[in-house]
Amino acid sequence: MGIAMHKELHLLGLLQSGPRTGYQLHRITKAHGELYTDLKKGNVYYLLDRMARSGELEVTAEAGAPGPRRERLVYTITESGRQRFHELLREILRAYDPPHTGVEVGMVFLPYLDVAEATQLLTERRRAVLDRRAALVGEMEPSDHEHVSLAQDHLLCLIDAELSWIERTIERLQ
Amino acid sequence: MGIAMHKELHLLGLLQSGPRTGYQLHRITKAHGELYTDLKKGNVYYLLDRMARSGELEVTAEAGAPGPRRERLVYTITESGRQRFHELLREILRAYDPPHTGVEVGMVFLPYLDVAEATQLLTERRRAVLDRRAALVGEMEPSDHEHVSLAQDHLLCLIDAELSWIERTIERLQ
DNA sequence: AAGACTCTAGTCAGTACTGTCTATTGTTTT
DNA sequence: AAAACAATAGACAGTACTGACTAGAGTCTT
Repeated sequence: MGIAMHKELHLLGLLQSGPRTGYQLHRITKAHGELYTDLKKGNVYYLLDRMARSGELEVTAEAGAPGPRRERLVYTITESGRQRFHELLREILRAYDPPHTGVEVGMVFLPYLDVAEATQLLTERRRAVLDRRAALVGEMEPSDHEHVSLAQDHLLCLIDAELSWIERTIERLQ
Repeated sequence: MGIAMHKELHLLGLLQSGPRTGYQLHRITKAHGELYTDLKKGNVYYLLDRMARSGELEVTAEAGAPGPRRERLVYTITESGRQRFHELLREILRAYDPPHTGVEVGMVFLPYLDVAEATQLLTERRRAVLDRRAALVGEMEPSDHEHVSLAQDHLLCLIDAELSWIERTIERLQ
């Protein structure tokens, strides 16, 4: 299985509620905000093409229905695609890979900076995390479906862990 | 800046304490265990070559000093490489990108499973996390240098956050 | 001492992904 | 109504990364 199964799962999941074009999928993804900030546009087209070749999706060319557009490609999920969706869903929920954020590497080389600068940098980091947190919380409407908020809750959880780690670490540096 | 600056930082950091070959760097990386589980061997060689081309490293061919081996390539950090190291170190400590673990995507599509199976899968996930935690803690010798344990502490922090999230979520599903 | 197996030290073909570019239509400004 | 700008829709060149393979040297087995 590829390293980024969740991207495939995401696209298959969206296609379960009806055929879509690549651009529509891209917009939906962007609209989700802080969730799904990986998965760029170019990658969407790449993955759709790959899934079509492997039989999980069917492609049909649609000549500009909603106005005189140029031809667009519409993707429809197949039975084999639905099976793959379920496989991926189970696999992703079951397995755990610790995230590699890169800050661990930074911490290892912390002695190359003096304490004042290190503290300064971690304080800036704290600010960045708080900004992300605010953005995420701003998106969390209580009107949303329960499961979407469960997903956002996971992100929030990791962000809060990061935050408290930063604060503990700044203190330890003194 | 590339998406995986921390890999470059890691290699530059190791080369600060003397010239090394690609294979040596690979072994050191593996020996670090749960830290650095990204960065595979092939990628090490790729990155070294790239950094050499951009002037951060110097390459010298060494004809089998410790025995009749075939020629090995030895990489030495340059002044420009040291500057880059400091830039990367600062940038990585300062900036924050929320990790994309993929489980959020899984949570969004949780309604496609019945509650019993979802609970089962999350329980298996809990087990996987506990295993990783044990592996990491097993590596954390108190004899280690302070800053290395700071790095491991970050990972541990995220793992514990994941763990408590899983437990909360399993309860919520009832 | 022949065979099997591991460790060293990479190479490379192919996959996954990004950023930038193009071209058309729709909307807003002046 | 012309100019300027945003949104739609995707292509594609190039970068980053992986996994499988090669091949010689050392070690262990029977």
